[in-house]
Amino acid sequence: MPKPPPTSDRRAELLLLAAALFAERGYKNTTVRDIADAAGILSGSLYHHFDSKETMADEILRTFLADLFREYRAIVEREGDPRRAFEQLVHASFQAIDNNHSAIALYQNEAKQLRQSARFAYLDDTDREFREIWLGTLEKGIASGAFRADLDATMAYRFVRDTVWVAVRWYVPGGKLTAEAVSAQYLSMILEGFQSREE
Amino acid sequence: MPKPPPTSDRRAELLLLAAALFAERGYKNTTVRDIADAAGILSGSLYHHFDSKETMADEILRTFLADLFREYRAIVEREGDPRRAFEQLVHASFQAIDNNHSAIALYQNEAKQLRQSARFAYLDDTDREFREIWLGTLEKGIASGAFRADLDATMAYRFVRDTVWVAVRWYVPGGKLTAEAVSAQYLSMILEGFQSREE
Amino acid sequence: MPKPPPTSDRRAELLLLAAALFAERGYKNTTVRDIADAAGILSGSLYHHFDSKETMADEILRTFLADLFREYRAIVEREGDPRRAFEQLVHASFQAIDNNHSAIALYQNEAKQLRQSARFAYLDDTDREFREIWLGTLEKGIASGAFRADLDATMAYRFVRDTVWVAVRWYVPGGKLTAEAVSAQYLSMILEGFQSREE
Amino acid sequence: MPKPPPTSDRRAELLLLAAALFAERGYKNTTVRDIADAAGILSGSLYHHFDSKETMADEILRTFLADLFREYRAIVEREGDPRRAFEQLVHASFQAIDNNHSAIALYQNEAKQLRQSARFAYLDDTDREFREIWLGTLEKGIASGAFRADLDATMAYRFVRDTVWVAVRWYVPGGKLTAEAVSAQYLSMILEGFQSREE
DNA sequence: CATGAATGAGTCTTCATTCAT
DNA sequence: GATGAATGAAGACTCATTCAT
Repeated sequence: MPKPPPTSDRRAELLLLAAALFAERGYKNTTVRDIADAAGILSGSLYHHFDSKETMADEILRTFLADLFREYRAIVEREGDPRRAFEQLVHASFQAIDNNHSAIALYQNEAKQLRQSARFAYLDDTDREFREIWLGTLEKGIASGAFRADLDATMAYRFVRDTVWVAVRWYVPGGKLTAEAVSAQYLSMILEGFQSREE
Repeated sequence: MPKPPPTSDRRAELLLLAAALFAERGYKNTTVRDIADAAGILSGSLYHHFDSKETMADEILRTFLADLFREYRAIVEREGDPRRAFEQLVHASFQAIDNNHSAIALYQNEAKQLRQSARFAYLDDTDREFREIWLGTLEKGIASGAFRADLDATMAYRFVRDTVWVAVRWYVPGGKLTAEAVSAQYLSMILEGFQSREE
Repeated sequence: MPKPPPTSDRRAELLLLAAALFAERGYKNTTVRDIADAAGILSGSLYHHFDSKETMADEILRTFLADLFREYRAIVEREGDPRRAFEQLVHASFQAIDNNHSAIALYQNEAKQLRQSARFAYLDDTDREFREIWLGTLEKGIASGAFRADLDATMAYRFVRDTVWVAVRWYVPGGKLTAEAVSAQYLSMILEGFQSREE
Repeated sequence: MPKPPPTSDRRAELLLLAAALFAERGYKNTTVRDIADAAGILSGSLYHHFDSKETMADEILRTFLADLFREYRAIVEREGDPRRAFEQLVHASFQAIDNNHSAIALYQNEAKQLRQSARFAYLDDTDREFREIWLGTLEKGIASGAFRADLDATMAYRFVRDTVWVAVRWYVPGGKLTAEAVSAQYLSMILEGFQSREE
């Protein structure tokens, strides 16, 4: 009989279950007991690992955001060309949807409510940095001539942000459509538009 | 002393309050007492008008959806040109965000959970018709040459759908930005793309 | 268009409806609104006729009990022969089940609970008189040699009381079995017993 | 310091309390808090053991009915002589009133209402088997000449059924009158009748 | 680490009753 | 007499959390 895995693994395992449930049913609709049931333990036992339901959500979000921003920052630091930076941001985002599906769904669906609690105030910072990265890239692209000069950068930022992240609602990790493919399609639509070029 | 409004107005009034709260705090996070408080009555008194919290959400959604589809259908029936139909659909959608902000927020944020209950099964039909209208218009546009031949219609449909509706999260009815203006900007971005035309 | 009937008739009408519902669903399970619905009015409107739900039950019971005891007293006063008095009491009781079915059901099923409220304290007097009448008749019958000398009068009293009144649970007024017929059968069983006479 | 009883005992303990209250005050009149108070815990804590008030009633009834029918079946299978079978059925019934007083009171008083809910539909089966056992025994007794040939078996069945069970209303377990004694008295009355034998 | 029992605050809902119109 | 809106008290049930074992 193999020994149970060390503590920290168990935590991660539980967080994965929790994230999946939060994503699927919503944070409020997921009870601590749901999570415990999924883990095959009693609800009270969860409190040996986490001191509250909020803590679980917190940890899920922090982990995901740390990962995402590490990537984002690497991209904008490494990539001088705004158009290519943009493409890589989009790509990294869809990759994240693929890898951290539950966490992103949680973020998308619950951030607004969670943010109201002091504990999640850091989500405001997150938004700010998020905005800086994307908006900065778009503005550089406009300045460099890569993007249309008449583009309203703020509006474009919202547009892209929403478009990319909302995909978490329909994208199925491990499904037929790879993150790669979706990313390419999105870029093509966003960059070139729907309209056929009348030459 | 102004006369109190007739009966049915009271219902509508309460639904408006409920919708605003559902939109702001989420369905689950809004208590029946929150709604009653907002209306200045006791929570039990709400049950004089509605037989459950669910009924309120139901009525809010049905009313909004009926309105929206009336418009959508009128557009696709009236407008032969797919490009113009598309523009009008986008326009009507932003107009709806302006007029029915709370209901749309409720729909966007809670439909997934509500749909699980038999009572809201009709949301599946709604989705189907929604898809038919938008996808049909996009496909006609591709066929007519208005839209790029290499456009993946299904993907484009998702793209537009998400893009348009998610705007409910940041659009402020009665704010500086009119629905008209946002609609125009969106169309410009979607149709022409971000990329500057290299002529 | 005929005028609506005068007040007191309306009261009686409402009491009939209430009694039927109390009997069918139980007192606690019948809401004031159920009664109002049955009468085709709103629940608040009932309070023009009765000042409480309790009042309705009270009135139903009092009316029935007054009727019943009027008959009971007449029988024991009129009829000298205990055996014939007994038969007439049984008969009158089944007749009452036929005529006041709802009221008796209410009495049978709810008296125990209602009695706890001071308002229904008179039910204790009722029981006492009830007991005197039946037990008296049985004892006279034993003394006169009409009933078995070794009969435990108290036990016999309980036996008859229960036997007769519980019939309200299955007796259907206006059904195939008349009160007359049931009464005769009961008497035959009670008086002669199940056992075949081994002569 | 005595150890607290094992788990399943706690359930049984709570059911006993609940049954007593249901029997005493009626199902509807007994609040979940009443039960919890009687157990010295908070009302919400009851839900650790039972998932609803209905479940408690259900479990109480099922347990009692299973016990009773086990006995009934044993009697009719074992005892060939209808007269003796009849006596034993009566005896077992009064014994049950002694042992399961609360459950029987609950059954007597609330079955009619509970039966309306699908959850308690099995009570119809119970009634059917109940009827088969008693009616069968009576009919065999009539055929064998043990009971009067002119006895209306169906009516006699109702008569006995009601007579026996209604005793739950006045029989006090542990009182002066033993189940044994009551049973004997009842049998004497039912079998021989009130009437003195005119030899 | 986990169990099982319990807490306590809160949620939706019910319902008898009141009252201005 | 009746309506329609509301009250207020209570009821069943939920759930995050605690804690002795």
